[in-house]
Amino acid sequence: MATLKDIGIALGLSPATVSRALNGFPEVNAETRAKVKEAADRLGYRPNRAAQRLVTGKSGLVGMILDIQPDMSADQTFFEILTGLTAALANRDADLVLTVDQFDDPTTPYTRMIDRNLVDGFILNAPMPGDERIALLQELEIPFVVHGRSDPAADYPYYDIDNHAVPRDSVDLLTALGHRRIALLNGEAHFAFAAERDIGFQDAMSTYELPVPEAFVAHGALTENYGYTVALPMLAGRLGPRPTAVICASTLIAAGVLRAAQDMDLRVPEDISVIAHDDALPHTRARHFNPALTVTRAALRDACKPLANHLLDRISGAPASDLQTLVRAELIVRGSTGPAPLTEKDPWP
Amino acid sequence: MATLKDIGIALGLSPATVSRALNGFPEVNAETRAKVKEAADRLGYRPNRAAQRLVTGKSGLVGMILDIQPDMSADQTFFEILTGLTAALANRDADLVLTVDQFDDPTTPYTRMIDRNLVDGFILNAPMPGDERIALLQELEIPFVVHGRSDPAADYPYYDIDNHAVPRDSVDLLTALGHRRIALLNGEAHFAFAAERDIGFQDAMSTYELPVPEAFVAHGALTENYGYTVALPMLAGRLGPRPTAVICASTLIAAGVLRAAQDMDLRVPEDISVIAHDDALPHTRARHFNPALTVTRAALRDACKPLANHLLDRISGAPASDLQTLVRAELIVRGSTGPAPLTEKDPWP
DNA sequence: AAATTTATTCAAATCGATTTGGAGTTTTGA
DNA sequence: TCAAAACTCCAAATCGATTTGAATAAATTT
Repeated sequence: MATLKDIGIALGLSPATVSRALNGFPEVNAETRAKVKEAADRLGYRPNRAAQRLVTGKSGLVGMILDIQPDMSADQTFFEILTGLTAALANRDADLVLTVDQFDDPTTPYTRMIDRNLVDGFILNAPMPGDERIALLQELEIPFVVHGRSDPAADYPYYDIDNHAVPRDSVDLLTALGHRRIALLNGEAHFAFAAERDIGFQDAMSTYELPVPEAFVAHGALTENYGYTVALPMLAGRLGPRPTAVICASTLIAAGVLRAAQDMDLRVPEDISVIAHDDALPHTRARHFNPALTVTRAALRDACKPLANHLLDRISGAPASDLQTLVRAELIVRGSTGPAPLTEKDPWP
Repeated sequence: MATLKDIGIALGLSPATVSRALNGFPEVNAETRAKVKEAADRLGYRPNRAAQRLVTGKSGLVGMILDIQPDMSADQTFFEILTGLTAALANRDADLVLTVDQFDDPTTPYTRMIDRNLVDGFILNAPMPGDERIALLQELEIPFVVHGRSDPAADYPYYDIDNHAVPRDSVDLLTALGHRRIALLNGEAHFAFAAERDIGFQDAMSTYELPVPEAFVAHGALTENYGYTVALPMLAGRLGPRPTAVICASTLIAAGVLRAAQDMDLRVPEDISVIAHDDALPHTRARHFNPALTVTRAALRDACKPLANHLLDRISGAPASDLQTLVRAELIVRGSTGPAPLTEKDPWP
């Protein structure tokens, strides 16, 4: 494997000049630079990462630690993120080191990887309010970026969608259609995104002075099964008067709700409106549901580039405040939402 | 961060001695070694990976490139492997760099990662006969280990199960129970493991002088849906006389077959026997099927340690012939297999 | 007691890229 | 025309661990 010195010898130049030529420093003659590049190409030069790392103190590696849940509900999303992330990192010549969390304490794998001293920073996902991992990394002053936020007032780099607006936009649409009894099938309560959507939902409903009975807010994994099992008693009216609209945290949950509605002989959207948040995963297309699903849409894939870039910029010293991306999910109205049923047998409240 | 020199200064020793003391070389005084270890501990010494790598020429990183298929059938197995693999690598102080293949040519991501010059070797999975990736790595003399074999006569490090024996053991059991019309719902035909099982199945059947009509061997993804859709016409007798036993390439496929049998009002095992190969994934327990599933069992998790160790040994220079593990799946007879039905309305052939 | 081992330790070279502090040349400006 | 500025380029130091070749001290042998 050719080194900088080899190129220097071949061209009668010092390694310093060769290094500068290849790294685009201004103080090298254009002609020389061209010769150096040609020679590097010809000799098949590849910088030695270890040498670079030794002198720069950076490894070009970022870590990600997976907390694999038995229900494997996150698989689809995981692959989606992984694909985009590795591509975005490769664009900036960085790579991803992956480990699986097999400990009880969520911070253990982080301290272990930090001790092993091989990554420049971390990508965290699925933050929870008061997330211990974030506290740890902040204390150790190790660069990281979060997919999501542990708290709306996050002071670290992140990419997140406006989870407060997600249910609000849905409620706005539904109330405009005359709905007053609206249920929320949210994600698991310990995740920050779900907590934020709970708040957004409550806020929106109180804006319209609509009550939210306890039975109308559920938490669970983002699975079809959860949607089905929770919707069934709800739509059967076993939890009080049945909702005329259901807001789902994912399209899979909505699929479960649609199945439950079908089993109950309820028509969508005539009897019940369904709206979901859509991560735009490649193999669950809300548009192809029957009826086509009304959604708040924010493609998961969009998160990848900002996550990679924010982290790498942070590692290069950019201030956290410049590395915070908040996007608004797009409301897309399709066939699964319609006017509230006219025959209101159960006045509300 | 403390360095070897720091420890040397603190103890009045040279960095060379400190290095030897910590790395267990024999030529250092036991007393000195103890002092060095104590000091290293006290100063929180962590070897600088880049420096180690620069001088040893090894990175301590191994690469894995995922070819993510849209059907996402491999998810469960992927997480299982990932979990065990990262643990086994961590045991030997190595780490995993993961990338997703986003190219048409399967070798492209390998050449790219090789050019980026950061891993010591690769872990390959899902080999195909005449696998291009294997040819590339062999040509470049880059260490690798394969989960599976592209060919029974593989001359590289691997961990595999005896895929020839898998259907043979099943056929042995079924013929002993009197079955003569046996179908095979195999994996996708382009994978080496499926090809090998095809051969094992044909060989076993011809041992018993039993014919194998074309319609009795199917290939597809290891999904419940595939099992169901293929079994349905088979069990309906639409593809000729229906089989009395079905061998499935995975427990998920078997789940589909069981559902198809139920839909056709066929009892298992009275009307039809079902046997599957079982990867022993944590959340699909063959034992808890109804009826409990007869399987050839080889826990996927068992592959992880040998894979990691074979690769790391190969990187350290061990010969490939010492790094080949072949295991035999264990036949576990449960309730889904029984004597062939007595009333043979359709003599065979 | 002198010669030879053996046991410990050290100084210095090494890996390969980056970067600092100059040193020649050439160009520009007065 | 001469000094200052601008260009180019180089030598050498640096990052931190490993490893080679010696050197010193202690133990053993003759």
